[in-house]
Amino acid sequence: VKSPRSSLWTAFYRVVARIPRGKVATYGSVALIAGRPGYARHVGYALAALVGEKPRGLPWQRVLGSRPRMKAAVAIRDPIGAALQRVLLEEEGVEFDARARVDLERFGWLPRRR
DNA sequence: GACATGACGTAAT
DNA sequence: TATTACGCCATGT
Repeated sequence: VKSPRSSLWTAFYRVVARIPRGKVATYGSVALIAGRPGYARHVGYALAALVGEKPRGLPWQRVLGSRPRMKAAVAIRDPIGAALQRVLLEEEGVEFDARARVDLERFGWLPRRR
């Protein structure tokens, strides 16, 4: 899987860049906020290119996969990246329950209108 | 154009 | 709750 670096990706990056510390969003919501409902897969596709890059670039670790009942969990396939994501989030205050899931009622990011 | 692939999401089983 | 089945859509072969 390579990198298109298209305007599609930059649209997602702009949304991810707005997620504040200690908060998380899901692929579906990022796509929606970016004005592209149905592009959840592509959000992940675009973020995969960021893992391992700039530690202080985009907060890629703040995007998780959706789970039923307002919960979210790490969706990265690569175990290394997945572990890194969890550590990074815990360092900024995000809590994972016993099943490695995050309660979106508490840590979910709701973009403010503008 | 057909087919496979992928940090996804929702519904059904 | 865990699996499976589909739907989704840009890319690459």
